[in-house]
Amino acid sequence: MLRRAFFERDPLTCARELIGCELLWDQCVGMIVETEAYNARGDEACHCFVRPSTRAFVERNRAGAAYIYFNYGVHWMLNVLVKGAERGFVLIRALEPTRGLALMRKRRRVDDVRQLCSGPGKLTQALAITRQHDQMDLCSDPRFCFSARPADSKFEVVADERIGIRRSAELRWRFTLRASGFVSRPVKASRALTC
DNA sequence: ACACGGATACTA
DNA sequence: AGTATCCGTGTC
Repeated sequence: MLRRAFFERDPLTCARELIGCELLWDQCVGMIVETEAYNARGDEACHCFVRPSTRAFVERNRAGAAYIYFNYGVHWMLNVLVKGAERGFVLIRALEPTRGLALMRKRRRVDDVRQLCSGPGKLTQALAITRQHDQMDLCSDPRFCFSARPADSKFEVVADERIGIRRSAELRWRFTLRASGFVSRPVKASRALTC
C-alpha cells in the first residue's frame, strides 16, 4: 500500500509515478496506465482556479484524500489530493483491469476488456465510485488504496497534453504507460515526451 | 458530428 | 431564477 508520504510531493511527480501502480477498490483491481496532474496554483484548468469549494477541500484534507466530483451531468471523476511544495490533484484516467473483471463487465455492461476502464468516467462506473467516496483517505484502508509498482519492473512513461480542457491546454501534464492499449485516447505522438 | 444532463459559481 | 461552464461517453 502506498504510504501518505508518496502523496506529499508535487502533482507532476505523483502523476508520473502513479503510472504502473495498482488501484485497489474493494473486489476490483487495475493497473494505472493514464493520469493527469493539476496544480492548485498557476494552473487554470484546475478546479481551484474557479471553485472556492475546491480550494477549501485542499485546505481541509490531507494528502492521499479522494477528490470526487460529477462532470458533464453524467460521470464521476476520481482524483487524489497531493501536497508537496506544489499542491493539487492527480486525475486517474485509465486502468488496465487485473482483478474483478466480471464485476466490472456487469457494471459497465460491456464485454471488451479495453472498454472497461479506458477513461475517467468509465473506470468510476466499473469500480462503482461515487460521491460517497469523496474525502475518503486512500492511505489507510487496504481495500481502498494504491499499491506500489513491482520493484523489479521498468515502466516507460510518456507525457503529452491533457485531454478535454481549454485553459492551460498547452501543458503536457498527461502521463501514460508507453504502448498501453488501455488508455482513453491515443498519445499525440507529435507532442509526446518520454520521461 | 451531436445528444446527454447535473453541480458549481457567477449575474440580477 | 437564470445562465455559462465543465478534467466525458455512447451513439449517430
